[in-house]
Amino acid sequence: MTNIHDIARLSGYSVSTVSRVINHQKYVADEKRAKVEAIMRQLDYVPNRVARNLSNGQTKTVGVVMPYANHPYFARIIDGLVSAAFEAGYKITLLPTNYDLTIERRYLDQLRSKAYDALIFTSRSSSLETLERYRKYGQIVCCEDPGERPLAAAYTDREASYISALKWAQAQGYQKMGVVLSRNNVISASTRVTRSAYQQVYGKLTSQHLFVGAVTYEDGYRAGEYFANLTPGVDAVFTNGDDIGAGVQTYFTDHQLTPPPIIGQENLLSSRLCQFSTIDHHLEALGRAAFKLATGQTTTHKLIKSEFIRR
Amino acid sequence: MTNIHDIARLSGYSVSTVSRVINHQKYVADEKRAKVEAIMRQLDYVPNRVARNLSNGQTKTVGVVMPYANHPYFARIIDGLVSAAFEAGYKITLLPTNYDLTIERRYLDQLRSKAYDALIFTSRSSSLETLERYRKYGQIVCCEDPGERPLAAAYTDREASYISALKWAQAQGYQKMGVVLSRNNVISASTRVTRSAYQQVYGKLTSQHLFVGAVTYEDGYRAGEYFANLTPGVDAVFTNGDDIGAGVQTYFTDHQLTPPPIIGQENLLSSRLCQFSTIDHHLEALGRAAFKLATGQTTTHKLIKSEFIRR
DNA sequence: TTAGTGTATGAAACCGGTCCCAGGTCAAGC
DNA sequence: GCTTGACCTGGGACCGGTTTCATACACTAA
Repeated sequence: MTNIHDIARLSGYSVSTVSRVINHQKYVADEKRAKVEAIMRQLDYVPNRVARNLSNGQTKTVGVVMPYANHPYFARIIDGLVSAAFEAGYKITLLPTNYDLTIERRYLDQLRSKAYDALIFTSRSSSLETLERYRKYGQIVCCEDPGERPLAAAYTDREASYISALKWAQAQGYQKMGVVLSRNNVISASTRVTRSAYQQVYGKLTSQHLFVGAVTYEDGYRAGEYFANLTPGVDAVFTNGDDIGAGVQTYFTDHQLTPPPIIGQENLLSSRLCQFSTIDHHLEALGRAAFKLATGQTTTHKLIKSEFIRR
Repeated sequence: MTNIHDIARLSGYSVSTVSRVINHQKYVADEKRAKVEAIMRQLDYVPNRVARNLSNGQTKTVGVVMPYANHPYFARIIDGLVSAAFEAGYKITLLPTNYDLTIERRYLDQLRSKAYDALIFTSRSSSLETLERYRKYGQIVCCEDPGERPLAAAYTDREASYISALKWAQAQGYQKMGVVLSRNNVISASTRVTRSAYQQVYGKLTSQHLFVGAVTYEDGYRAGEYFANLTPGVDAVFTNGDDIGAGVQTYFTDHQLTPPPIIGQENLLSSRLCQFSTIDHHLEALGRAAFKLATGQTTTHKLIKSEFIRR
């Protein structure tokens, strides 16, 4: 592999001069610049990215921590992230965790080892305290409201949108609202917020009205089965995602039952095809905002407005 | 930032010894090993990834070139890619191109500059010859049949599955098959193969029966409008994706027309909800295979069987 | 006793860049 | 004539690791 020293030797100039040519800096005589450029072309030379990164102390790379990539929720965030990163000349590296704390920790240590300039947690299992502790090794952005904690964050106003959706349903006359969640976990922002919003509109969420463990359409189908066989039943279902809502609805129609009105999330194709209401969290915008926070130095919060779409 | 020299100085041993401890190599006395480890812990030291990458001459990173991330086709491939990379201790960097040749070339030059160990083209605008030319800078994998060209490749047997789907439709009595494509482009493998399969089953594909430029559900809806207003019309539609097929179907039902049978691709939720046939290309498997080829040195081909799902 | 082998260690070259600093030329301004 | 500042150039430290090689010691087999 040819390196900058080869170019220097062959051109007869110093490494410094070659470096100046590479970086289009001032103070290089025109004829030397031309000669160096000619030799670089001739030898098919390209400066080594890794060496530059080492010298510059940055990688122009942002790591994105997520449980898995094949879920529309994360896919949409990633989409926004990748676009914003591209425009800024940064690269996005995908870091799957499958909600494993040990793996999350590994990524935090990679931040420590300067493998990334920043880390974005689209979801997390670690505590916010842990993230803060690693803050000194690089920027860290989370995708939820960190409250008083001093972490950069991009998040949606879930609670407001949940409340308005639930209030709307209540006003329509639906008094027995079932709820579908992915994880029943204190650390999951979505779970916390759903519970809180439900509490404020419908009162305490009983375990009867709750189905936990839904991530996919199939899970939603099982949730549909659960609610269809529940007595007393529910008259509407609030789900943690459109695909899951579609599963709920399909269970009912598959069994010649009238499906309850469903409220989904993310405004995916499935809620359009199944014609139920949904909450669009504008996740691309969330991703873009998260990236901007990752490359800025500040500890700022960025709130993305969610939108309740009635159908 | 504390580095390996600090550890060496503070422990009283040499950099080599510290390096041996870091890398769990033999030939370090137990007490020295213990002392070095203690000091590393005490100083909160982690070796710098970039420096190691420079020294080792590899990054354990694979770049994935794709037009955009927010499309189910690429999302599914990426999913397989990320899983396989994770298991192998590699990282995946997403490289969006929006089909721009200049941007593709930029990524190829980044391969040249050792930013990645390998590059996977899930789709491409550059010619295969161009990819081959860059082959000497690192492994390059494409996701289509490269024919006689000596490139590593993971791809699905599109043609066989298209033919069997079309023959099935023909046997069902559908003689006027409409086709929806994304790009009418020689370089697009999917376009070439669709045309070829159509030719073999239905004969020449006339421009009447073809709608080009569909990527999203909305595009599919417009394709539906096109076919609904076509005289003489079509009696079935072969689409380049389930979401697009769902768009076609929805246009018909929205306008109180009986939708033609539709053949989709990818086996997404939309084809299940709309109950039409589809071809599952097992894209996760494709992604996994592509990753394995990227880290292997060989120029091999891996064929993933596509599956026609009748509904 | 001696040659041979396994273990342990550090000096220094190397990976491939960036950049600070010292030193030199030359023309303009006083 | 002298100072000043803009322009140009190269040496070498530095980023933070890995690895080769020379050396030394302990122990065993001939």
